[in-house]
Amino acid sequence: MQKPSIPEGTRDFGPEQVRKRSYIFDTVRSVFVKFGFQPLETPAMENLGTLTGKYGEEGDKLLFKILNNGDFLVGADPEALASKNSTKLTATIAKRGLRYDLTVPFARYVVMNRGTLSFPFKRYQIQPVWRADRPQRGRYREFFQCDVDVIGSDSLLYEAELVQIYDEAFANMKLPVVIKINNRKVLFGIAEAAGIADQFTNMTVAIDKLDKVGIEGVRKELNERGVPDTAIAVIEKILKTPDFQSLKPIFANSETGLKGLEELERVFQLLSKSPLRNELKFDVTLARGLSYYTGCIFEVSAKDYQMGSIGGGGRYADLTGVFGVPGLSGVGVSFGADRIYDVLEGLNLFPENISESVKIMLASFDEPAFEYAFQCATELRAAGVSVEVYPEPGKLKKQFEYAAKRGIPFVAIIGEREMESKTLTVKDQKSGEQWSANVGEVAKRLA
RNA sequence: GAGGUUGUAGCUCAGUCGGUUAGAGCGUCGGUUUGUGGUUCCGAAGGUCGGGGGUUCGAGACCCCUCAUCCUCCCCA
Repeated sequence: MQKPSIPEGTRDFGPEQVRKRSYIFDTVRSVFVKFGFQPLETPAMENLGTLTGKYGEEGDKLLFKILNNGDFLVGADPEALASKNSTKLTATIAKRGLRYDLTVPFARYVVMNRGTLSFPFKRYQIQPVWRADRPQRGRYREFFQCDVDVIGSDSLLYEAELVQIYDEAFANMKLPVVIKINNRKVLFGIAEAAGIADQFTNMTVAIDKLDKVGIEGVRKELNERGVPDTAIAVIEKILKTPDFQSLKPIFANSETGLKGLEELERVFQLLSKSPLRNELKFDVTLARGLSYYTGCIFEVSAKDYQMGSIGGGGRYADLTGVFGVPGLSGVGVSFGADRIYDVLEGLNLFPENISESVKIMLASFDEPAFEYAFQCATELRAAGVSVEVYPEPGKLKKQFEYAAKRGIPFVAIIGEREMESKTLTVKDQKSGEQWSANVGEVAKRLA
């Protein structure tokens, strides 16, 4: 016999969990719809070429590849096979992979359908993604993302609206969050001001860790990554500036840096007259790993709960360019549904009635009563009541226990008396109150 | 990719220095004499101690390998 198991980093979702997850999906979806976004779904697998090279070196390593069907070794590169060069070999034995996020498949879709879409094209997408990461707290190998993106406009209106979407969705879930915003152009401006434009990526990964390792740690990391001391001094000074306005003089010689500041200013200005319920904060250390971001970038974290970011996103000026259609600027954000789930669970923020599935259960004493119950159930359902019949007549104790365990709020008892009077005896499981009525009235009272 | 943690009943875990027939709580099932559950009482079922190898008169415990798990780093949602 074999002990059943599921792959590392994956989970089953029981009835309760699916219901809670749907609550998150429904909440964000209704906000997306309110802002005019349309639904889209794409396949779980993409051609590997679509995925590789979009997420940076680290991202490529975390792609799940799908082994070719049939005799895959026939097409394998013999040299790579002999020399055990996995990277090279993979390219010849796997031509498909599981999607790593929803943004890149979206860009692929837009390019393939550009003739029929009207721009700006706004879509939302709620689907699982897969990453071959090492699982740990708040990190899974299969997890759901809820993405909203708009492509085909570089208007900063959308940056502002995405902030509002984050704000409203989390407010609706009663989850206090901090929305952090930065701009990749600002980060580039820092690199230019420090005279290390060629070490841009090294710099961003180092300063991204500021809140984790402190200024000392950042200094050390920059040093290890070969950034000269003079440049480190400039970076440190910038990290200490309180707001983005005061970066202006420092960026005097960085056209890109100034452009980034201008963009941030515009977003804040648009939002200035529409109050947010959550905190929006400029954070110069926010970097974001995905290499396709070019403008504003966002990240959301829960205020009262220890968890990595529960959402992130940003502006990508030319993601469709790699698919042969340049000049389509896009911006979007993602909600990490599984982490949001963990946070809501940890803070006990799921609504209470979420586990209620069926309104009433019919219990019966004997075979005639059971058959009568079956008829009553049909009538109740016709009246729009969700109802369940206990599968066999008999002892009430058993039937009541089942109803209690399932969290069914009402139980109707059916025996000779009820059949004679053509009524149901209904018990409110919470209060213990009991009343009798005919089927029509019962349906009315439960509605 | 690197480091560590933990694997004993369906679940959460005890199990002393290596010593007889491996325990508890919760859950499950049955009963408490047949029209009322979430409370009490009684009873029962349920274990290849993750798997394989080794040391020993003797291994759940010690050693090696392996698989799984959770956590940390890297990176990320």
